[in-house]
Amino acid sequence: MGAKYIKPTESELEILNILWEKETATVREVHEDLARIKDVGYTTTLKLMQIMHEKGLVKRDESMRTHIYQPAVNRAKTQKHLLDKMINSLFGGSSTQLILQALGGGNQKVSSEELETIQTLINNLKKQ
Amino acid sequence: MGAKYIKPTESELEILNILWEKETATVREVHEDLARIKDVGYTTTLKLMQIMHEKGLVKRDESMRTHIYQPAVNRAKTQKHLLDKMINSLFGGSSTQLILQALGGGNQKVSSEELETIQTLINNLKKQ
DNA sequence: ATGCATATACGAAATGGATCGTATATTCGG
DNA sequence: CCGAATATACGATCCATTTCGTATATGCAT
Repeated sequence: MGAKYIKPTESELEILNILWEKETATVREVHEDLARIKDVGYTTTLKLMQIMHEKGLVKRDESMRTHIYQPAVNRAKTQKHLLDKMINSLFGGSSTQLILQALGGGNQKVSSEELETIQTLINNLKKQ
Repeated sequence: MGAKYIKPTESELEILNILWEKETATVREVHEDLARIKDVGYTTTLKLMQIMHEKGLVKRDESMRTHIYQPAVNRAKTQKHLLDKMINSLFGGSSTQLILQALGGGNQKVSSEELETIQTLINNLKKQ
């Protein structure tokens, strides 16, 4: 059934994040965003995006000289896949353990309003 | 100050999980657990554990012919490191987004009792 | 004692990912 | 029209990780 899931590498994820934000972008645009947080050459970014295209992680419009790229994988689905992977490999399959770690973890990471948001969701889930 | 954090690879994490459960184990014991979920040779497991020893991810007692291994890194701390990494690289730094994804995610993954547990923790956090 | 099972050590190939140099094509200003 | 700027394509290198073959030591049963 489901098309085979392709696991993005770390670098690919950085690029996907940019594309998810921008919806659409050229290699240069992606590269300029990337260069702000990472010291990397243009052709490296290009090569990565070419590989991502081969893998089917991104789509591109080649009708113009400057290709226009787009994510080909859904952000939420990708998050879910990787999250599930982490839950299994690091939290013994218990998403609750992961949530507790993310909530507590020693230092306060979640604001009061966010706690409300989470609580609301939990209440909805309990009603089912 | 803080000792430098060593990021375990995927395979190393699988082994650490086994060691965290067993507290203490020989290479063969680890390998037998591993072989149940993965098709891999004994010497591969051995080599990995030797490398992990070099990196300081595990300790071992070499006083007997059959070495006894132990995790050298804390489970919760390792979880926290990798979780933080994922929050930053995949959820734009928002642990709330990750929690919502883990809670919702389409299918019910968390039981009612677990929801209670989480809710209790949230209530405690809100009181601070 | 001899041989079989089992242990560690070690080297080396295979793989995958990241990086970049260089070649080549296209566009555009002057 | 020409050259600089900018684009893609592609190959090669580098590095970490994974995998396994083989050597060697040790313990044990007969």
